[in-house]
Amino acid sequence: MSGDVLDEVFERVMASRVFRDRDVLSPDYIPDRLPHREEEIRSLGSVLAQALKGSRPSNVFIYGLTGTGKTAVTLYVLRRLVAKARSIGVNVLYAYVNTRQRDTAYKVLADIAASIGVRVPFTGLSTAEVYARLVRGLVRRRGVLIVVLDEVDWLVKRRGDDLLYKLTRIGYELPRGAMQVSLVGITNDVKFVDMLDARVRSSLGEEELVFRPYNAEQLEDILRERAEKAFHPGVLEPGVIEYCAALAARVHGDARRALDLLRVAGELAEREGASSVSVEHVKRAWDVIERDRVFEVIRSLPLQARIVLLSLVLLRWRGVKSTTTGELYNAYSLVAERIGIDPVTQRRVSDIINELDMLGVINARIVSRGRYGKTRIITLSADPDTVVEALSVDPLLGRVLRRLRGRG
DNA sequence: CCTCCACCGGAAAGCCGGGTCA
DNA sequence: TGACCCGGCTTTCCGGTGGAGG
Repeated sequence: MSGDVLDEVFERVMASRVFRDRDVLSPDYIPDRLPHREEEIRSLGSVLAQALKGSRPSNVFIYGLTGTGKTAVTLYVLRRLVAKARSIGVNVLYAYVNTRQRDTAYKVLADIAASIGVRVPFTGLSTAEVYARLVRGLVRRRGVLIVVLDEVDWLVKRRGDDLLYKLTRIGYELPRGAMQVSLVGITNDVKFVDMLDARVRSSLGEEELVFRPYNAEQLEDILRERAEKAFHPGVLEPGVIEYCAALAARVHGDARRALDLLRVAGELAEREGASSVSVEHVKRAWDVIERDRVFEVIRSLPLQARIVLLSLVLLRWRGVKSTTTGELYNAYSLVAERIGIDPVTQRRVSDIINELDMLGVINARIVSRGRYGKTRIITLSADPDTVVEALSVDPLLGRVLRRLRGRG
């Protein structure tokens, strides 16, 4: 019976000789200690501590590449701050908004409103109305609200800095005694400041913090500390932590990547009933993660972007390993025509190429070839077989790929 | 040193399917 | 119900631009 099969699976997982507490390795887990970020914790803490005295802390701007602990440090400090405030009877709240996921002014404002208990509908209101409701909510409350805008560069790139501007001066719209608002902006784009209006820049950057990437040794410390809680003793074979750290250090010291690697490696080991995690598991984990990422990226791609990507694959099958915007556009037009879909303009494809590049599935770099114009040189950066597989999830594109596989 | 190619990328605006509000 | 608003995707228009070749 299938019940027996499941029982067996359940037993195996429960009796896991690998994980003691897998969640410790999840990206959302905020540990009680953040190794090699003591300095950052102190800096951020000393700025935000103003809130404990009931006054508005300076706005803070935090830079640093992905996986350098920006979000973890911020949430860590805020949770401690809120707890402290509660214990001394001061009202301090925070709103955490990741503007990559919540990438419109409307959603951001709705989230901030929700953090002080003001509910707004998903859609339908004007942004101005949401803002007005937020302001009314703040007027009715006291204390300090700290608004964290994570990956704020996404919002500004797509929507401009209007919202940021409004938020930096929300205080001027509030009467004395209303809840005060501080902003913490987090970005991994170093050139981001250039995109900001001078007024926003100076206001948001009252305080600035830079998070340096971890080096391999520091990553090892982080991994070791987490591994101790996450795994049973002696489960990790020698060299596993070092290997994870080295791989992640190669991509600019990304701790999240390192932790993912370790977690997935553990999962692989567990699933096959192994009693220890080996370097081999880590290697396979790397491939699994990359594969999942490509699938996820392609799954959420609009149709035209998928056709552009498919065209790039087709060119590759013909032996063309790198193309230009113009060539790719021609190939794309033919493909679209052939499957009965109106092609979009080259201007649009140009944006799609940029999007695919940012998502890390292709590589597009602008070059000037003098007499022969300025264009992008485009190559597929993800594994071609994985891309084909992921594109084939769509029946229409799958048919095209099967029909053309292997020939020019 | 200048030209001029093959694009780049900003700005504005339109369309569409989804939603709210009174 | 109709007026209004949203985000996502797209078009139209157009002012740049790095550098090989003249």
